[in-house]
Amino acid sequence: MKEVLPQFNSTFSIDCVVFGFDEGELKILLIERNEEPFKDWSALPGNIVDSDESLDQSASRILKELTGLGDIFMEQFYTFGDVNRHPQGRVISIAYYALLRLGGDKAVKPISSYAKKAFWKNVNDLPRLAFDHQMIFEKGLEKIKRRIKHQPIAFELLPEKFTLTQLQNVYELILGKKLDKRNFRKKMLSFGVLKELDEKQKGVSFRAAMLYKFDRRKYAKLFGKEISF
Amino acid sequence: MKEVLPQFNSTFSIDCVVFGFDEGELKILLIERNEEPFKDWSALPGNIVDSDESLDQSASRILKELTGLGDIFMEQFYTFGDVNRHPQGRVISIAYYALLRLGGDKAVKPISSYAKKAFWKNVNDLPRLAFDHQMIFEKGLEKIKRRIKHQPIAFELLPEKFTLTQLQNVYELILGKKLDKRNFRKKMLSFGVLKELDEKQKGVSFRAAMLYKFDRRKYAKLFGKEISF
DNA sequence: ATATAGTGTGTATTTGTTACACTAAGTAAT
DNA sequence: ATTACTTAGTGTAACAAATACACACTATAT
Repeated sequence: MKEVLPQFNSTFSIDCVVFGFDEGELKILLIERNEEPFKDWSALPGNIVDSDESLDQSASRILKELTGLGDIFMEQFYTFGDVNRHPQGRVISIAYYALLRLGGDKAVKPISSYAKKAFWKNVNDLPRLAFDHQMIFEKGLEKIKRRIKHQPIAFELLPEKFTLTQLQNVYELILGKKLDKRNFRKKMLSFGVLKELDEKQKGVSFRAAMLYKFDRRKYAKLFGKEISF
Repeated sequence: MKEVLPQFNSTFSIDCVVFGFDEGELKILLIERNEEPFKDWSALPGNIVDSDESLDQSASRILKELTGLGDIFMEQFYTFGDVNRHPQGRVISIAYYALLRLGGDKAVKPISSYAKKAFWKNVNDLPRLAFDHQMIFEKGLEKIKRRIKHQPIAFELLPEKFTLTQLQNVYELILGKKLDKRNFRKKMLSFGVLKELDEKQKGVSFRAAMLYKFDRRKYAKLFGKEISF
């Protein structure tokens, strides 16, 4: 404990809305809190920002601690700062969303002291969340809905090789509506950022679909030309 | 001074990118600092968030102190939190942009202690700015560029009654490119959110243009249907 | 009356969006 | 081998939106 200027009596935390695509469902990562306030409640993963890390670094760290994964697509989307959002003092929260490739079965770790466990939950079936985390989640979902219409972030949720149908599913889940298969393919392929591989889906009990890869190089060139659905 | 938890050794401020449209130019509001650090430098208007105000309230207060105006269109757009962005400690900054109607000659007040004066400056001719304010400005400009393409925020920069040419000018300045007059009008009018008045421009030495008003009621109905330029 | 400066209007072309239904390929069961 | 099943993959016509483009009108000043 040390003396500080009175105006320094405040702190800031990061909260993450981590989206994952699993078994045809759009899910987010939640933790069960092991500390007061809101002990035993579900909450978004988050933590206090350390004094020697930037906001982006802090967000990466939190996700790394929770999933063991680095190099994850993350973006800051809003800062929540209502006076009473935290019962123990003035804590504002800088919110990030992240898109995670599941599937390679990167196990989510039960972590550090403040959380008992971490788990995935369908976005349409969330429990009551601690603090103002419901609001943070909603704003995060709204943001990626908007984002996916203009930039191809959907790839971040899929494994490296994917089928067009899988990609379409991701779009449909995020946008919350059905898309026409032919129109979707026509448009998606017309952007020229997908590379068709010489490889087909395996282990399915029906006609196997072609696999595609996202071509980051071509995308980088095309950046600025916006995409819309 | 009182004792606080060690992690509370940090604070947060608001910085505002305040856009104004004046004499055919797009300008932002700057202050000249009267305090260390960066004494005598130009900077974006900003201040420490009080312990009993939300972020939005704080942003409004700062603008009110500076301009005497309330009810200004403002929106939070990003939070800047690099470790060393403030030389005297860990200070993150929540950035807002604001759009201001000039013209009724709402004088900008030289204000409180931390600023010697406030002044407008063309966005294409900015001085060197304190802290990371150049970056904040750039991100703010980028945001309103994106925003204006989808929602009709341009009205916020104009007086209540305006001509279509004035509106087009605002779009051109923000987007940084010329637009076709006929196409602009066609599109703008097709949204149905402009009301033509029975009134013409006065005091010009050429054919006077019709005046229009923005119809907030109709706009509210239409919200969700996005606009694009 | 004339020069000037900005207002206001229409159409054709191209581009993008939507709606819509069948055949092809592979697997599994018999 | 045949059949049933399930998903993959494909084209076109109708419609809507975006773009490119040029001239006559009106108010004022001299």
